[in-house]
Amino acid sequence: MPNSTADHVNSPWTLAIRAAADQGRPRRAIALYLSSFRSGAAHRPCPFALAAVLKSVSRLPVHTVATAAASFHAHLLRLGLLAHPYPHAALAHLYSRDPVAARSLLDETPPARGRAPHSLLVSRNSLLASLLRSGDLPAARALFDQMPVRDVVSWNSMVAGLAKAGRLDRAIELFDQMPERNAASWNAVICGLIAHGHLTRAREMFEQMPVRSNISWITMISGYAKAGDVQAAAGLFERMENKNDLYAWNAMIACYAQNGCAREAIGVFNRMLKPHVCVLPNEKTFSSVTSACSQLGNLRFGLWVQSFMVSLGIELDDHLRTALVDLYTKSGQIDRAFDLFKGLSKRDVVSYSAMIVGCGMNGKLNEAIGLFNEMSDANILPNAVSFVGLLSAYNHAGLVEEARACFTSMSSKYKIRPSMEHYTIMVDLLGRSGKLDEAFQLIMQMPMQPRASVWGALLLSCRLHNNVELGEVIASKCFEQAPGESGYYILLGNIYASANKWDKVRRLRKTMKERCLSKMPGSSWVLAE
DNA sequence: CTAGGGTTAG
Repeated sequence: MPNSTADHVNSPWTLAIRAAADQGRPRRAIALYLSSFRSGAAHRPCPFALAAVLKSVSRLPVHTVATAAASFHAHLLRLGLLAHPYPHAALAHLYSRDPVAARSLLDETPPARGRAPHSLLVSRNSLLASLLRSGDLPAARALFDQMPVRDVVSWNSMVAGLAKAGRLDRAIELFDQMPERNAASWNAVICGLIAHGHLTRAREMFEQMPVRSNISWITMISGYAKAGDVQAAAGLFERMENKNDLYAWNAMIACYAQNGCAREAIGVFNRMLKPHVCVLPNEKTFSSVTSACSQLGNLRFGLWVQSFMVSLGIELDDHLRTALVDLYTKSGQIDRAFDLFKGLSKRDVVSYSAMIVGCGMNGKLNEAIGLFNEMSDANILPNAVSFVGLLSAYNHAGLVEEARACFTSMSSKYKIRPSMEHYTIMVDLLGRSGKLDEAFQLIMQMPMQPRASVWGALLLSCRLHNNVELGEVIASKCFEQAPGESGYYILLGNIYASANKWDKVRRLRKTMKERCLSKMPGSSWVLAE
């Protein structure tokens, strides 16, 4: 091993340590450094190797990071290498979760004689980012103003921080003052504009910027995705020349999956796997794809996706687990869903709601209530989806009183406005238990225009309880809302048939023929006749 | 050679 002071930068130890760090093997990088140090191979350890080691420390499990950071901090001090810009920056990055720690590191590293004013620039940029992440804009601004040297990264961080905090005017003002701009500068403003609902202005800047990076495209695509503008997102995606970017595919697949275009989501997924594209999916891709399978109820494809996932060695993170919980509960495999749910590293309102909805769908009332209470005990507030699950559990069990109480407390206690879905469940439950008038009243009280399916739930109840008069009224509402849907005609026909009103059945069939509606194969129409 | 701008679940 060479141990002359000039060679140690490119010594085999340094190369091995940096290689391990680059390959994402943090424990190996750290172990290699420790053995190089103990063996005395490097009388003066290489600062670049130390920077790589500190970077590796940041990839260790969170609880071990603080202790490791402190001991390497002391180690650097002892070696007289703390003020070296590279290990210093790596250490600053390690401390950047905690702005106080990052600040004290910089305070204890005073500007030494002969050191260039920019030598700790990267560390200061880290502290700046840390302050901005913690939301301390005044402190960030103060640091920015007193920095001896600022580069484009400092400016970008400041602009991004202001923009994300909604200080768009200040962000743009600063953006205009920048001595030099790169794609990230534009992206920072665009991202802020999108976050605060100025999608059109964001698009204008996007079209105006001189050079767009992939991040620019992806930021715009996901902006349109969140606004529900699938067309605009797809248009941009097709315009992208460099589609060799997993983030772009993930953004487009998520866009479709989140906006109810499950088939298109799977189409894009298939496209990214084609040999001429061949971008390997990750756990984020699979979260969206699993959600799409679940929306389609396509369990066969879902299972294929899962085996593909296993063959790629994809780890199940909490998002992916939650998507799988949803898929499995929809296919009635509630036990597998529960196993996945139990394996979550952290339960939140989304995962709880997925499991509660799954229990509701599968008639597991006690489990649904248990999960709801457990969630409350954990101080996680329920949301609209949690109540969809709970209400459908009560619906399944036919418990009218409990459902009514639940429906009421949703708005009074939890301040959640009932959606169409909640109303549909209540109408279905009230109707099935013979409270047809109450169900009708509830629909009339709805603050939104009832969809055909809400009336349809009540029409089904009219069929169950052979109520011709109300059935006719409800059916006309269904025809109004969904003129092309023959199912409601068939349902009304069944109501007439069960009351032996055959002339009305005949007239209805004639109307259907006139309106070019055919009866569905396998309907009970034939039996009724 | 670091630091800043991007993708996931009900």
